[in-house]
Amino acid sequence: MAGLRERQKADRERRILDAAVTRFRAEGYRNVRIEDLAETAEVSVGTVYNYYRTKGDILIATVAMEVEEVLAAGEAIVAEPPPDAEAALLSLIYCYYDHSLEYLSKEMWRTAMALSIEAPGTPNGRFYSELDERLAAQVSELIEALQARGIVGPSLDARAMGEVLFNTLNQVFIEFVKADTMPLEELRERVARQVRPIARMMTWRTPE
Amino acid sequence: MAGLRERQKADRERRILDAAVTRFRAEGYRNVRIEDLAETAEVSVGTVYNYYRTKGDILIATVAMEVEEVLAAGEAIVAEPPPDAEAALLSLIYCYYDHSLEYLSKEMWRTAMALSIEAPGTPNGRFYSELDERLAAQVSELIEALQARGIVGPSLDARAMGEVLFNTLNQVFIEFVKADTMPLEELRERVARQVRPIARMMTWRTPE
DNA sequence: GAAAAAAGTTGAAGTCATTCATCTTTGCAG
DNA sequence: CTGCAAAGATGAATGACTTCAACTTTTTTC
Repeated sequence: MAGLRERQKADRERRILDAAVTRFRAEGYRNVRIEDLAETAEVSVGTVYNYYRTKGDILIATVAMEVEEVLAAGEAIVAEPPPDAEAALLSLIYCYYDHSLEYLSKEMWRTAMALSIEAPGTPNGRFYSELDERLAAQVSELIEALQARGIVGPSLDARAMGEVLFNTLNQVFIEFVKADTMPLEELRERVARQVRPIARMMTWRTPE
Repeated sequence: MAGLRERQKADRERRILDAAVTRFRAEGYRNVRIEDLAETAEVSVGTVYNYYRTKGDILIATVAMEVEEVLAAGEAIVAEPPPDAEAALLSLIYCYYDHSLEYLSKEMWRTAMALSIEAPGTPNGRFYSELDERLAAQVSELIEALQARGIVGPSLDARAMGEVLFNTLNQVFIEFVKADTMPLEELRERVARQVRPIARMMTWRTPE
C-alpha cells in the first residue's frame, strides 16, 4: 500500500504540473509567476521549489510529455516507411512538426530550447538534450530501414546522415518558433527544400 | 569638432563594453552583476541601461565583434579554397571553430545562443540571427566557388546545401559549448564525421 | 498510544535585472 | 557672462525568482 505521504507527494506534483500546462499556455510562460502556479496548485511557493529546481524545469517537464508522444508516432513510420527516400524522410519530419504545437506554444518552445542550451548541467536540461538524441536516433533508424529495403545504398553512414538530417529539421524548427507569424505550411516547405537535395543524393548510386 | 558630450558618450560606452568583455570572461556572465559593470566602468547602473537595453544585449555586442572577425577570416578561404570538397569545407569550418573561444567563454556562447532563441524580437536578438545568416551564406559561397572550379557538379543547389552544412556545423558547435569539458579537437572530429559523407556525395557524379 | 525522528511545507527575506522620477551637466542664445 | 533648454546620469524603488530557518505532518519506535 502506498503510504499517505507518498500519495500526497504524487498528488502535489501532478497539481503543480497541471497548473503549469494550463496557465503557461493560456497566459504565456513569462507572465505566469511561480506564485500563480502555487496558488492554482494549492501549495506554497516553497513547495513548488521542492518538486522542481527552477521555473524552467517545470517547463521542460511539459516538453518531455510532448516529445514522448511524437517519438511514439514516429515509430509507426519507421516500421513501414514510404518506398521513396524523400517521401519517407518528409513523412517522419512532418509527423514531428504536426504534433509540435499540440500542447506547447511557440513561446514555450523557445524558452525550453533556450534553457537546454543555457543550463545543460541541470537534470532537466540534460533530459531535453536526451530527447534530441532520441529523435536523431529515430531518423537514423528510418535511414537504416530504407537501406534494408534497398532504397538507399548500404555503404552510407546511416547514423551520420541521421544526425545531419536531424540537425536540419531541428534548425528549421527553431526558425519556425522564432517567427511568431510563420505558419506550419511554411515550415514544411522550408524543410522540404533542404531535405530534397540530401534525399536525392542518398538515392544516387553509392560506390563500393 | 566632436562636442564634449559626444566624446563623453563614446567614452562611457567603450568603458562599459570593456568592463563586460573583461569581467564576463574572468568571472562568468552570470556572476557579474550590472552593478559590477557599472562600478568598473565608473558609471551608475542607470547609465548602463542608457547604452544597452538589457544585460543580454551587452553580451551580444561582444559576440558580434567576434563573429565579424571570423567572417573576415573565412573570406580568404572562399577566395582560394583547397581543391577538394571535403578539405575545403572542413578548412572553412575549422577556421570558424578555431576563432570561437578567442574572446568568449563557452558560458558566454551558451547565453548568447539562448538569448537569440528566447528573444528573437529584440534588436540584438535579430542581430545574432543575422550573423548566423551571414555565416550560412559564406558556406554557400564556398560551395559555389567549388562549383566554379568543377569540383562539385553544377546542378547542386548551393544555397540549400550551404544551409544544411551550416546547420550541421552550428548544431555540433552548440553541443561543444554545452559540454564544458569537450576539447576543440573533439569538436573537429565530430563535425568531420558529419561533413564527410555530405562532401563525398557532393563530388559523386551529379546527373543532369 | 505517546514521544521521538524523519520528511515535507511554509512564506518571509535575499538577490539581481530593470525602471523611473529627479537631478546634473552640457550646449546655446541673448 | 547668465540663464534656459535639452540631453543624459543617477540610484532608490519595483518585481520576480530563489533560498532557508522555523514549523507541521507523517512515520517509526518502544
